[in-house]
Amino acid sequence: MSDILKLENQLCHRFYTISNALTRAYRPLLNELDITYPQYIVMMALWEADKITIASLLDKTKMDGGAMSLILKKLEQKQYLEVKKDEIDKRVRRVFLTEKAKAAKSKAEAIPMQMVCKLNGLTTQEMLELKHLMDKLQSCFPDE
Amino acid sequence: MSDILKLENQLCHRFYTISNALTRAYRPLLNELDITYPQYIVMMALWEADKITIASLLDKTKMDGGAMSLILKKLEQKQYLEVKKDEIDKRVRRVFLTEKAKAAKSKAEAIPMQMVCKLNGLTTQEMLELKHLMDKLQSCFPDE
DNA sequence: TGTTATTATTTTGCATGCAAAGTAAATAAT
DNA sequence: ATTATTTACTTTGCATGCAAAATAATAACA
Repeated sequence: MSDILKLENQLCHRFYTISNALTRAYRPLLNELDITYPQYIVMMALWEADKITIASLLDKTKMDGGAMSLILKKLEQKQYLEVKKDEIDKRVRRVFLTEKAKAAKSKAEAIPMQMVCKLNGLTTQEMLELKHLMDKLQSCFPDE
Repeated sequence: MSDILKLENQLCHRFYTISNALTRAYRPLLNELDITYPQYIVMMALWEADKITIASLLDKTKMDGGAMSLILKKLEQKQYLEVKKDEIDKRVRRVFLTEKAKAAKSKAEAIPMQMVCKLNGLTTQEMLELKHLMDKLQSCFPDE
């Protein structure tokens, strides 16, 4: 009779559900840029810090290394970036934004506001509180 | 110079990061049952309501229909359930838990507490507040 | 009744996410 | 200097997540 396993009592199922819903919600907004949500995460990391190493990109985005390899290839095909070997340490590869990517940044800057509009059930205060709690939750995980 | 696109300002990137971290954190806990996190979600839904239709299962879990088809096959292979055509409406299929699945429920009941222990950076109050805010956020999405 | 529309579910093709294995290059150790 | 180890990535195999197309069966309608 216990409710321990009920889905509505699981914090984790909420994360599962909302995270997937957000990815779906981004799709139409990212359509113009012709990229997926994970690809958008990589672009945001690069707009913030160009010419960084893949290791650094993995650290910023907290993405999977294997997935990153594929995503970088896709974004390279789409002419958003180039990956070049580091001259000093040839194990290291660095990611460089193209002019197309730099130009796309201004278009991308409209996206966060459009997303916030979709989430208009929450007040600004609640958004901040949510971010705060999630940062606290994030610190529960070792891989950080 | 705007910070609009910075990753640390994105609510969505937090969801992405934490949701993935949670799935990873579940793995060792689900190891004994030999199921993945999405499969665990399906099992939770079924422990709550056995013999339900696939449509109802999709509604409860908010999972993708295509993914559900595969997951049900996997769980059937693992002898956790059976899927049978509804006698009245032959389009409908219903999912039935096996004895093995019913027996596994008591093992599974230990899992939520183990997960809460991993998330000990948050107080019970903060957990509740987080759930509350996430329910409010969930209601922002049409597909509900 | 025959035809069309709708419903329930599966299949398909592409894009990750994850763990583990594999590779190449730089470091450390002997 | 040579071998062993570590580091930075990529590749591989499996399990989803997503949208769109395909199926099958029931319901609606002319």
